[in-house]
Amino acid sequence: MNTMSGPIHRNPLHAQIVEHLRNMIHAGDLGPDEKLNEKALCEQFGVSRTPLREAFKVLSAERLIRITPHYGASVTALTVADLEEVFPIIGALEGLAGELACTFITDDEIAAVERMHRDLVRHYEARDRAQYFVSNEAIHAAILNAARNPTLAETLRGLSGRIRRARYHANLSEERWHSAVAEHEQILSKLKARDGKGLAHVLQAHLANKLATVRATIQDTTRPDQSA
Amino acid sequence: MNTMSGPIHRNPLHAQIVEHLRNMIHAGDLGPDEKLNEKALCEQFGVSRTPLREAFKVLSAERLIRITPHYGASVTALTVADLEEVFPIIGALEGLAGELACTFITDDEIAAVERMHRDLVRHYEARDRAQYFVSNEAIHAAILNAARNPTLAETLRGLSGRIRRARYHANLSEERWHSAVAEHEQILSKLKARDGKGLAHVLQAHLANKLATVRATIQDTTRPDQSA
DNA sequence: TGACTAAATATTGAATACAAAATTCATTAA
DNA sequence: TTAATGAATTTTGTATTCAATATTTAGTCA
Repeated sequence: MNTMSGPIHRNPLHAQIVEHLRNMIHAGDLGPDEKLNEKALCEQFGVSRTPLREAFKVLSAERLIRITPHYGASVTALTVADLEEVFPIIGALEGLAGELACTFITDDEIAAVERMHRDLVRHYEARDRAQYFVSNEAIHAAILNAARNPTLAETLRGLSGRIRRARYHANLSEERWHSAVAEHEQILSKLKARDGKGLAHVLQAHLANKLATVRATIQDTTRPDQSA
Repeated sequence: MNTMSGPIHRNPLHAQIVEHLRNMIHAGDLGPDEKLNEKALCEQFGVSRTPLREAFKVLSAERLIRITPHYGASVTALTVADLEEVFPIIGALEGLAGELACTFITDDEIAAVERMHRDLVRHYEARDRAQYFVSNEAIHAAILNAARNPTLAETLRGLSGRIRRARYHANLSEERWHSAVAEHEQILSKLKARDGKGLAHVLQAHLANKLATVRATIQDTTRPDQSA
């Protein structure tokens, strides 16, 4: 059977556990500062401790968990300070991606982004938040792909993964949502013009505005309830 | 004895092995694409396989080694493409650091950078390359520290760690060295003026010029010897 | 002599065992 | 009743063992 060319792909147990735990953290099944008990997780997953501990090392490198020697591992908590640190970095890197994309992007790729953009606007008009964010993600991914810099993509993926737990989508205000769509118009316009500096500037501003939204959301959800 | 406050610091074996292997890779004791034989390394380090394998997972996350399931781990090779990917990212991030530093830096910190800068120039005039690079590193670290963004510092540390193996220091041309010192004059000037945008621009150009040097160096060392 | 196959050997991935450290529980004293 | 202490139990870090996979070696055949 020579229909299979290239290496056989293997998925070692520790890598599967990484995926599984990562998903649990992102889904909120494992919460901030929650202790990860090795014995319990091994029983739950039906594996031995060795690949689980190896998975912990990988997740620790991703900053999703924190390992304290002789004490154990726990899920990291995402603070406002974390977000205020990470967003400007993402902004700078997305700006770089935008700039590089304008150098390398093909006409076909621009056409694809236009289609995604039309989807985005359609979802906005239909008030479909979930699909709006799917389109939003797709546009950013397409720009990043057009940057032709795998290290940049991977770095951004790592940083985004850290803050994915910040639940700000549901609380996007009408005003901010309207502004975001306008920003996307500018993004598309600069991209079509292959204006790298312009696109970088718009993307950075887009991220700064996103941080403002996130900041407001987290303050809303952590404000002491004074009527209790 | 209450002279010791705060938690007792522990250094687990796997973390020691990470450090050791990382140093060996940076020192060139473990070369590009070199296979890491678990048994041999365990005998060499006098440890069991478990912490060594855990250390491999950490180093893999740092991209210093690559783990192929059922085949083993090997040291990653640094290519020109890697450098061309990483340098613009470092440039963007150092630019961000410069911008943030101009927001937060204290007069004392600026004075310290000035002292470092004077050291740098002194080492340049004395043709002392090694000490020049120590001062160079110190200046960049001071700017990064003044940015007050630990995530940024850590991200830059990770990216710099990947390319540390590129040996371009020894081949710095007189012309490029002279330009670098001039760039440092500009860096100091913008920093003293707390001109964030200006500093970001100079730092990015500084990195772009550094990439050009590295690129030229690697082409020199990998060019086929046609007289052989 | 080169190609192929099977057996032997080595290496990697995961499970289990052992030792050290941390936590919990029970007892005692003030 | 509370605090301190010691014992019991649990958890974490590492070593060892087992099983699966990859590589090397040896033998056979054309």
